[in-house]
Amino acid sequence: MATESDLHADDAYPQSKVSQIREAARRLFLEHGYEITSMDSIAAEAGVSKRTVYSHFRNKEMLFIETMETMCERFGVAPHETNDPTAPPEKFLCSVGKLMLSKVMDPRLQAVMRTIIGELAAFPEMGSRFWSIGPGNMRIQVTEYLREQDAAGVLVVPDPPLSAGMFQGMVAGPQFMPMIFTGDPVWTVDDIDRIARTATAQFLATHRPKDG
Amino acid sequence: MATESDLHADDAYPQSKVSQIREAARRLFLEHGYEITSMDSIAAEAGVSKRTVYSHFRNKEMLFIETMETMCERFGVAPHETNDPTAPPEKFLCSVGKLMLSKVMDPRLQAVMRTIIGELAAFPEMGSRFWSIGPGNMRIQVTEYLREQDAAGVLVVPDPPLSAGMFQGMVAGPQFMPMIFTGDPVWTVDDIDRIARTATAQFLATHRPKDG
DNA sequence: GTCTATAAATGGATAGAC
DNA sequence: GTCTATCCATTTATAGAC
Repeated sequence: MATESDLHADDAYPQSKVSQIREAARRLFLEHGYEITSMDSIAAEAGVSKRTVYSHFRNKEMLFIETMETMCERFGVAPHETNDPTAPPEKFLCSVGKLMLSKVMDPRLQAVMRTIIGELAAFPEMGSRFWSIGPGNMRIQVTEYLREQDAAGVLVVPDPPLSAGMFQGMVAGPQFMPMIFTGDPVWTVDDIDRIARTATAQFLATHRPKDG
Repeated sequence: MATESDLHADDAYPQSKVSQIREAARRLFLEHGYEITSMDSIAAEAGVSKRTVYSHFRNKEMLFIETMETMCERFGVAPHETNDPTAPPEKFLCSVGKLMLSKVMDPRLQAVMRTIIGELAAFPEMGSRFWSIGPGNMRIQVTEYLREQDAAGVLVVPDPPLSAGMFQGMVAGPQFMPMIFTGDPVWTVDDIDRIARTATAQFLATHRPKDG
Protein backbone atom coordinates (compact mmCIF):
# COMPACT_ATOMS: atom_id res chain seq x y z
CA MET A 1 0.00 0.00 0.00
CA ALA A 2 1.73 3.07 -1.26
CA THR A 3 1.87 6.22 0.78
CA GLU A 4 2.43 9.64 -0.71
CA SER A 5 6.09 9.73 0.17
CA ASP A 6 6.68 6.49 -1.69
CA LEU A 7 6.24 8.39 -4.91
CA HIS A 8 9.29 10.51 -4.26
CA ALA A 9 11.42 8.02 -2.40
CA ASP A 10 14.16 5.88 -3.83
CA ASP A 11 14.73 3.45 -1.04
CA ALA A 12 13.11 0.18 -0.26
CA TYR A 13 12.00 1.67 3.08
CA PRO A 14 11.03 5.21 2.23
CA GLN A 15 10.14 6.19 5.76
CA SER A 16 13.24 4.74 7.37
CA LYS A 17 15.69 7.03 9.06
CA VAL A 18 18.49 6.00 6.77
CA SER A 19 16.53 7.01 3.68
CA GLN A 20 15.65 10.33 5.28
CA ILE A 21 19.36 10.87 5.86
CA ARG A 22 20.15 9.96 2.27
CA GLU A 23 17.56 12.41 0.97
CA ALA A 24 18.79 15.19 3.23
CA ALA A 25 22.39 14.57 2.22
CA ARG A 26 21.42 14.64 -1.44
CA ARG A 27 19.55 17.93 -1.11
CA LEU A 28 22.27 19.68 0.88
CA PHE A 29 25.32 18.33 -0.93
CA LEU A 30 23.84 19.19 -4.31
CA GLU A 31 22.77 22.66 -3.27
CA HIS A 32 25.76 23.78 -1.21
CA GLY A 33 28.60 21.38 -1.97
CA TYR A 34 30.68 19.12 0.22
CA GLU A 35 32.58 21.51 2.45
CA ILE A 36 29.77 23.86 3.41
CA THR A 37 27.35 21.07 4.20
CA SER A 38 27.90 19.93 7.78
CA MET A 39 26.87 16.67 9.35
CA ASP A 40 24.86 18.78 11.80
CA SER A 41 22.84 20.30 9.00
CA ILE A 42 22.24 16.90 7.41
CA ALA A 43 21.02 15.50 10.71
CA ALA A 44 18.76 18.51 11.22
CA GLU A 45 17.40 18.35 7.66
CA ALA A 46 16.72 14.65 8.06
CA GLY A 47 15.09 15.19 11.43
CA VAL A 48 17.40 12.81 13.27
CA SER A 49 20.27 13.15 15.67
CA LYS A 50 23.81 13.31 14.47
CA ARG A 51 24.60 10.04 16.22
CA THR A 52 22.06 8.32 14.02
CA VAL A 53 23.79 9.62 10.93
CA TYR A 54 27.08 8.17 12.13
CA SER A 55 25.48 4.85 12.97
CA HIS A 56 24.57 4.43 9.31
CA PHE A 57 27.53 6.07 7.61
CA ARG A 58 31.13 5.75 8.67
CA ASN A 59 31.91 9.42 8.12
CA LYS A 60 31.10 12.45 6.02
CA GLU A 61 33.31 11.38 3.16
CA MET A 62 31.60 8.01 2.79
CA LEU A 63 28.16 9.60 2.91
CA PHE A 64 29.17 12.01 0.19
CA ILE A 65 30.69 9.34 -2.02
CA GLU A 66 27.64 7.12 -1.69
CA THR A 67 25.35 10.04 -2.42
CA MET A 68 27.19 11.08 -5.57
CA GLU A 69 27.63 7.52 -6.78
CA THR A 70 23.87 7.13 -6.57
CA MET A 71 23.46 10.35 -8.55
CA CYS A 72 25.90 9.14 -11.20
CA GLU A 73 23.94 5.95 -11.65
CA ARG A 74 20.60 7.70 -11.65
CA PHE A 75 21.61 10.26 -14.25
CA GLY A 76 23.96 8.06 -16.25
CA VAL A 77 22.87 6.60 -19.55
CA ALA A 78 20.43 3.84 -18.70
CA PRO A 79 20.29 0.69 -20.85
CA HIS A 80 16.77 1.43 -22.05
CA GLU A 81 17.94 4.83 -23.28
CA THR A 82 20.53 3.26 -25.55
CA ASN A 83 19.78 4.11 -29.13
CA ASP A 84 19.35 1.60 -31.91
CA PRO A 85 22.67 1.27 -33.77
CA THR A 86 20.97 -0.33 -36.75
CA ALA A 87 18.87 2.76 -37.41
CA PRO A 88 19.77 5.07 -40.32
CA PRO A 89 22.13 7.94 -39.47
CA GLU A 90 19.49 10.70 -39.36
CA LYS A 91 17.44 8.75 -36.88
CA PHE A 92 20.28 7.50 -34.73
CA LEU A 93 22.12 10.80 -34.48
CA CYS A 94 18.97 12.82 -33.92
CA SER A 95 17.77 10.60 -31.09
CA VAL A 96 21.22 10.56 -29.47
CA GLY A 97 21.34 14.33 -29.83
CA LYS A 98 17.98 14.74 -28.15
CA LEU A 99 19.10 12.49 -25.32
CA MET A 100 22.27 14.55 -24.85
CA LEU A 101 20.36 17.81 -24.84
CA SER A 102 17.68 16.62 -22.46
CA LYS A 103 20.40 15.57 -20.03
CA VAL A 104 22.20 18.90 -20.27
CA MET A 105 18.97 20.82 -19.76
CA ASP A 106 17.93 18.93 -16.64
CA PRO A 107 18.46 21.25 -13.66
CA ARG A 108 18.91 18.31 -11.31
CA LEU A 109 21.71 16.95 -13.44
CA GLN A 110 23.25 20.40 -13.63
CA ALA A 111 23.43 20.47 -9.85
CA VAL A 112 25.11 17.08 -9.89
CA MET A 113 27.66 18.22 -12.46
CA ARG A 114 28.46 21.39 -10.57
CA THR A 115 28.97 19.52 -7.34
CA ILE A 116 31.21 16.96 -8.99
CA ILE A 117 33.30 19.61 -10.71
CA GLY A 118 33.54 21.66 -7.55
CA GLU A 119 34.81 18.76 -5.48
CA LEU A 120 37.12 17.44 -8.19
CA ALA A 121 40.26 18.41 -6.31
CA ALA A 122 39.24 16.32 -3.32
CA PHE A 123 37.42 13.54 -5.20
CA PRO A 124 39.03 13.20 -8.63
CA GLU A 125 37.70 9.68 -9.30
CA MET A 126 34.17 11.02 -9.09
CA GLY A 127 34.64 13.13 -12.20
CA SER A 128 35.99 10.19 -14.17
CA ARG A 129 33.16 8.03 -12.91
CA PHE A 130 30.53 10.55 -14.00
CA TRP A 131 32.13 11.03 -17.38
CA SER A 132 32.40 7.33 -18.15
CA ILE A 133 28.87 6.53 -17.01
CA GLY A 134 27.30 9.58 -18.66
CA PRO A 135 28.56 11.82 -21.47
CA GLY A 136 31.66 9.72 -22.08
CA ASN A 137 29.50 6.67 -22.53
CA MET A 138 27.37 8.48 -25.09
CA ARG A 139 30.43 9.70 -26.94
CA ILE A 140 31.80 6.18 -27.17
CA GLN A 141 28.51 4.92 -28.52
CA VAL A 142 28.57 7.57 -31.22
CA THR A 143 32.22 6.86 -31.99
CA GLU A 144 31.53 3.16 -32.49
CA TYR A 145 28.48 3.93 -34.57
CA LEU A 146 30.45 6.25 -36.84
CA ARG A 147 33.24 3.70 -37.17
CA GLU A 148 30.77 1.08 -38.35
CA GLN A 149 29.00 3.40 -40.75
CA ASP A 150 32.35 4.38 -42.18
CA ALA A 151 33.33 0.75 -42.65
CA ALA A 152 29.97 0.06 -44.28
CA GLY A 153 30.43 2.99 -46.63
CA VAL A 154 27.27 4.74 -45.43
CA LEU A 155 29.22 7.65 -44.02
CA VAL A 156 32.72 9.04 -44.50
CA VAL A 157 34.35 9.46 -41.09
CA PRO A 158 38.13 9.62 -41.19
CA ASP A 159 38.43 10.41 -37.47
CA PRO A 160 35.52 8.87 -35.52
CA PRO A 161 36.55 10.04 -32.01
CA LEU A 162 36.93 13.64 -33.18
CA SER A 163 33.69 13.55 -35.16
CA ALA A 164 31.81 12.08 -32.22
CA GLY A 165 33.21 14.76 -29.95
CA MET A 166 32.25 17.44 -32.42
CA PHE A 167 28.73 16.14 -32.74
CA GLN A 168 28.38 16.08 -28.99
CA GLY A 169 29.81 19.57 -28.74
CA MET A 170 27.59 20.85 -31.51
CA VAL A 171 24.41 19.60 -29.90
CA ALA A 172 25.20 20.08 -26.21
CA GLY A 173 27.79 22.85 -26.22
CA PRO A 174 25.54 25.80 -27.00
CA GLN A 175 23.58 25.09 -23.84
CA PHE A 176 26.14 23.40 -21.60
CA MET A 177 28.82 26.07 -21.48
CA PRO A 178 26.70 29.13 -20.62
CA MET A 179 24.47 27.06 -18.37
CA ILE A 180 27.30 25.71 -16.25
CA PHE A 181 28.70 29.19 -15.67
CA THR A 182 25.69 31.46 -15.49
CA GLY A 183 22.91 29.07 -14.53
CA ASP A 184 20.67 30.72 -17.10
CA PRO A 185 19.05 28.52 -19.72
CA VAL A 186 19.58 29.85 -23.25
CA TRP A 187 17.11 27.47 -24.84
CA THR A 188 14.25 25.45 -23.41
CA VAL A 189 13.06 21.90 -23.75
CA ASP A 190 10.85 23.08 -26.60
CA ASP A 191 13.99 23.74 -28.65
CA ILE A 192 15.51 20.30 -28.13
CA ASP A 193 14.02 18.76 -31.23
CA ARG A 194 14.94 21.68 -33.47
CA ILE A 195 18.54 21.88 -32.22
CA ALA A 196 19.11 18.14 -32.50
CA ARG A 197 17.77 18.10 -36.05
CA THR A 198 19.86 21.09 -37.07
CA ALA A 199 23.01 19.53 -35.64
CA THR A 200 22.28 16.20 -37.28
CA ALA A 201 21.69 17.78 -40.68
CA GLN A 202 24.84 19.85 -40.37
CA PHE A 203 26.87 16.84 -39.32
CA LEU A 204 25.62 14.60 -42.10
CA ALA A 205 26.17 17.29 -44.74
CA THR A 206 29.91 16.75 -44.46
CA HIS A 207 29.97 13.05 -43.69
CA ARG A 208 27.92 11.67 -46.55
CA PRO A 209 29.82 10.03 -49.41
CA LYS A 210 30.34 12.36 -52.35
CA ASP A 211 28.96 9.97 -54.96
CA GLY A 212 25.84 8.20 -54.19
CA MET B 1 67.34 45.64 -12.63
CA ALA B 2 65.22 42.53 -12.81
CA THR B 3 65.51 39.80 -10.24
CA GLU B 4 64.53 36.20 -10.87
CA SER B 5 61.22 36.53 -9.11
CA ASP B 6 60.25 39.44 -11.34
CA LEU B 7 59.84 37.01 -14.17
CA HIS B 8 57.01 35.21 -12.44
CA ALA B 9 55.46 38.12 -10.62
CA ASP B 10 52.48 40.13 -11.73
CA ASP B 11 52.59 43.02 -9.34
CA ALA B 12 54.33 46.32 -9.53
CA TYR B 13 56.26 45.37 -6.40
CA PRO B 14 57.02 41.71 -6.87
CA GLN B 15 58.85 41.28 -3.59
CA SER B 16 56.24 43.02 -1.48
CA LYS B 17 54.35 41.07 1.12
CA VAL B 18 51.03 41.86 -0.46
CA SER B 19 52.09 40.36 -3.77
CA GLN B 20 53.40 37.29 -1.99
CA ILE B 21 49.99 36.95 -0.37
CA ARG B 22 48.26 37.36 -3.71
CA GLU B 23 50.39 34.68 -5.30
CA ALA B 24 49.87 32.29 -2.40
CA ALA B 25 46.12 32.88 -2.47
CA ARG B 26 46.06 32.27 -6.21
CA ARG B 27 47.97 29.00 -5.93
CA LEU B 28 45.94 27.62 -3.06
CA PHE B 29 42.49 28.79 -4.15
CA LEU B 30 43.01 27.43 -7.66
CA GLU B 31 44.37 24.12 -6.45
CA HIS B 32 42.08 23.37 -3.53
CA GLY B 33 39.09 25.70 -3.82
CA TYR B 34 37.67 28.32 -1.50
CA GLU B 35 36.48 26.30 1.49
CA ILE B 36 39.46 24.03 1.96
CA THR B 37 41.97 26.85 1.67
CA SER B 38 42.40 28.49 5.07
CA MET B 39 43.77 31.91 5.85
CA ASP B 40 46.38 30.11 7.94
CA SER B 41 47.58 28.16 4.93
CA ILE B 42 47.68 31.28 2.78
CA ALA B 43 49.76 33.09 5.38
CA ALA B 44 52.10 30.12 5.68
CA GLU B 45 52.43 29.75 1.92
CA ALA B 46 53.16 33.46 1.58
CA GLY B 47 55.64 33.35 4.43
CA VAL B 48 53.89 36.07 6.43
CA SER B 49 51.78 36.13 9.56
CA LYS B 50 48.03 35.90 9.40
CA ARG B 51 47.72 39.40 10.81
CA THR B 52 49.57 40.72 7.77
CA VAL B 53 47.08 39.05 5.48
CA TYR B 54 44.24 40.75 7.31
CA SER B 55 45.97 44.10 7.17
CA HIS B 56 45.82 43.96 3.36
CA PHE B 57 42.52 42.20 2.82
CA ARG B 58 39.34 42.75 4.76
CA ASN B 59 38.49 39.07 4.98
CA LYS B 60 38.75 35.74 3.21
CA GLU B 61 35.82 36.46 0.91
CA MET B 62 37.34 39.71 -0.37
CA LEU B 63 40.70 38.05 -0.97
CA PHE B 64 39.00 35.31 -2.94
CA ILE B 65 36.92 37.69 -5.02
CA GLU B 66 39.92 39.86 -5.84
CA THR B 67 41.96 36.80 -6.75
CA MET B 68 39.34 35.38 -9.09
CA GLU B 69 38.54 38.75 -10.64
CA THR B 70 42.21 39.05 -11.52
CA MET B 71 42.10 35.58 -13.06
CA CYS B 72 39.01 36.47 -15.09
CA GLU B 73 40.73 39.51 -16.50
CA ARG B 74 43.97 37.68 -17.17
CA PHE B 75 42.31 34.82 -18.99
CA GLY B 76 39.48 36.75 -20.58
CA VAL B 77 39.57 37.73 -24.22
CA ALA B 78 42.09 40.53 -24.50
CA PRO B 79 41.53 43.32 -27.04
CA HIS B 80 44.61 42.35 -29.05
CA GLU B 81 43.21 38.83 -29.38
CA THR B 82 40.05 40.09 -31.05
CA ASN B 83 39.80 38.71 -34.54
CA ASP B 84 39.43 40.77 -37.67
CA PRO B 85 35.72 40.92 -38.60
CA THR B 86 36.51 42.00 -42.15
CA ALA B 87 38.40 38.80 -42.88
CA PRO B 88 36.81 36.11 -45.06
CA PRO B 89 34.82 33.45 -43.18
CA GLU B 90 37.45 30.69 -43.39
CA LYS B 91 40.06 32.94 -41.90
CA PHE B 92 37.89 34.55 -39.25
CA LEU B 93 36.27 31.35 -38.02
CA CYS B 94 39.49 29.36 -38.05
CA SER B 95 41.36 31.95 -36.02
CA VAL B 96 38.49 32.31 -33.54
CA GLY B 97 38.36 28.53 -33.29
CA LYS B 98 42.05 28.30 -32.56
CA LEU B 99 41.70 30.96 -29.89
CA MET B 100 38.83 29.06 -28.26
CA LEU B 101 40.75 25.80 -28.31
CA SER B 102 43.94 27.25 -26.96
CA LYS B 103 41.98 28.70 -24.04
CA VAL B 104 40.24 25.43 -23.28
CA MET B 105 43.51 23.52 -23.42
CA ASP B 106 45.33 25.82 -21.01
CA PRO B 107 45.69 23.95 -17.70
CA ARG B 108 45.84 27.21 -15.76
CA LEU B 109 42.53 28.32 -17.23
CA GLN B 110 41.05 24.92 -16.48
CA ALA B 111 41.91 25.41 -12.83
CA VAL B 112 40.22 28.80 -12.92
CA MET B 113 37.09 27.36 -14.50
CA ARG B 114 36.90 24.50 -12.03
CA THR B 115 37.25 26.84 -9.08
CA ILE B 116 34.59 29.18 -10.44
CA ILE B 117 32.15 26.36 -11.12
CA GLY B 118 32.82 24.79 -7.75
CA GLU B 119 32.12 27.97 -5.85
CA LEU B 120 29.15 28.96 -7.97
CA ALA B 121 26.65 28.35 -5.18
CA ALA B 122 28.43 30.83 -2.91
CA PHE B 123 29.61 33.27 -5.62
CA PRO B 124 27.13 33.17 -8.49
CA GLU B 125 28.18 36.51 -9.99
CA MET B 126 31.65 35.12 -10.56
CA GLY B 127 30.37 32.60 -13.08
CA SER B 128 28.50 35.26 -15.01
CA ARG B 129 31.53 37.49 -14.90
CA PHE B 130 33.80 34.80 -16.30
CA TRP B 131 31.33 33.86 -18.99
CA SER B 132 30.80 37.41 -20.20
CA ILE B 133 34.49 38.30 -20.20
CA GLY B 134 35.61 34.99 -21.75
CA PRO B 135 33.68 32.38 -23.73
CA GLY B 136 30.48 34.45 -23.78
CA ASN B 137 32.37 37.35 -25.27
CA MET B 138 33.74 35.14 -28.01
CA ARG B 139 30.32 33.73 -28.73
CA ILE B 140 28.87 37.20 -29.10
CA GLN B 141 31.64 38.18 -31.48
CA VAL B 142 30.89 35.16 -33.64
CA THR B 143 27.17 35.83 -33.45
CA GLU B 144 27.62 39.39 -34.67
CA TYR B 145 29.99 38.28 -37.39
CA LEU B 146 27.52 35.67 -38.65
CA ARG B 147 24.69 38.21 -38.60
CA GLU B 148 26.69 40.58 -40.77
CA GLN B 149 27.79 37.87 -43.18
CA ASP B 150 24.20 36.76 -43.48
CA ALA B 151 23.07 40.29 -44.20
CA ALA B 152 25.83 40.68 -46.78
CA GLY B 153 24.80 37.43 -48.45
CA VAL B 154 28.19 35.82 -47.92
CA LEU B 155 26.76 33.19 -45.60
CA VAL B 156 23.30 31.83 -44.89
CA VAL B 157 22.66 31.94 -41.16
CA PRO B 158 19.00 31.85 -40.18
CA ASP B 159 19.75 31.62 -36.45
CA PRO B 160 23.06 33.38 -35.63
CA PRO B 161 23.05 32.75 -31.85
CA LEU B 162 22.45 29.04 -32.31
CA SER B 163 25.01 28.76 -35.09
CA ALA B 164 27.59 30.62 -33.03
CA GLY B 165 26.93 28.33 -30.09
CA MET B 166 27.22 25.28 -32.32
CA PHE B 167 30.49 26.46 -33.77
CA GLN B 168 31.85 27.06 -30.31
CA GLY B 169 30.62 23.68 -29.16
CA MET B 170 32.03 21.96 -32.22
CA VAL B 171 35.49 23.37 -31.75
CA ALA B 172 35.76 23.47 -27.94
CA GLY B 173 33.31 20.79 -26.84
CA PRO B 174 35.33 17.71 -27.75
CA GLN B 175 38.04 18.84 -25.37
CA PHE B 176 36.15 20.87 -22.81
CA MET B 177 33.68 18.32 -21.54
CA PRO B 178 36.02 15.38 -20.89
CA MET B 179 38.74 17.72 -19.64
CA ILE B 180 36.57 19.41 -17.06
CA PHE B 181 35.46 16.08 -15.60
CA THR B 182 38.44 13.81 -15.93
CA GLY B 183 41.33 16.23 -16.16
CA ASP B 184 42.82 14.18 -18.97
CA PRO B 185 43.61 15.93 -22.22
CA VAL B 186 42.15 14.13 -25.21
CA TRP B 187 44.02 16.18 -27.77
CA THR B 188 47.15 18.30 -27.49
CA VAL B 189 48.13 21.75 -28.67
CA ASP B 190 49.51 20.11 -31.81
CA ASP B 191 45.93 19.23 -32.80
CA ILE B 192 44.55 22.74 -32.40
CA ASP B 193 45.11 23.77 -35.99
CA ARG B 194 43.66 20.59 -37.43
CA ILE B 195 40.56 20.66 -35.21
CA ALA B 196 39.86 24.33 -35.88
CA ARG B 197 40.18 23.82 -39.63
CA THR B 198 37.94 20.75 -39.56
CA ALA B 199 35.28 22.57 -37.59
CA THR B 200 35.46 25.61 -39.85
CA ALA B 201 35.13 23.52 -43.00
CA GLN B 202 32.23 21.59 -41.54
CA PHE B 203 30.50 24.76 -40.44
CA LEU B 204 30.91 26.53 -43.75
CA ALA B 205 29.71 23.49 -45.71
CA THR B 206 26.19 24.13 -44.49
CA HIS B 207 26.26 27.92 -44.29
CA ARG B 208 27.40 28.81 -47.77
CA PRO B 209 24.75 30.05 -50.20
CA LYS B 210 23.48 27.31 -52.49
CA ASP B 211 24.11 29.28 -55.69
CA GLY B 212 27.27 30.85 -55.46
C1' DG C 1 18.83 2.20 17.15
C1' DT C 2 18.40 6.59 18.89
C1' DC C 3 19.19 10.31 21.87
C1' DT C 4 21.89 14.24 24.70
C1' DA C 5 26.25 15.82 25.76
C1' DT C 6 30.93 16.47 24.83
C1' DA C 7 35.65 15.82 23.28
C1' DA C 8 39.26 17.38 20.07
C1' DA C 9 40.61 20.06 16.43
C1' DT C 10 40.34 23.72 13.19
C1' DG C 11 39.41 28.11 11.16
C1' DG C 12 38.10 33.12 10.75
C1' DA C 13 39.11 37.18 12.84
C1' DT C 14 41.22 40.39 16.48
C1' DA C 15 44.27 42.43 20.60
C1' DG C 16 48.16 44.55 21.71
C1' DA C 17 53.36 44.91 21.44
C1' DC C 18 57.06 46.61 18.55
C1' DG D 1 53.26 47.20 8.71
C1' DT D 2 54.33 43.15 10.97
C1' DC D 3 54.55 39.91 14.56
C1' DT D 4 52.92 36.50 18.52
C1' DA D 5 49.22 35.04 21.04
C1' DT D 6 44.45 34.40 21.60
C1' DC D 7 39.27 34.53 21.32
C1' DC D 8 35.18 32.51 19.73
C1' DA D 9 32.36 29.86 16.76
C1' DT D 10 31.95 25.78 14.22
C1' DT D 11 32.74 21.02 12.89
C1' DT D 12 33.86 16.15 12.83
C1' DA D 13 33.40 12.39 15.51
C1' DT D 14 32.56 9.78 19.87
C1' DA D 15 30.88 8.50 24.94
C1' DG D 16 27.47 6.79 27.47
C1' DA D 17 22.42 6.58 28.83
C1' DC D 18 18.01 4.56 27.46
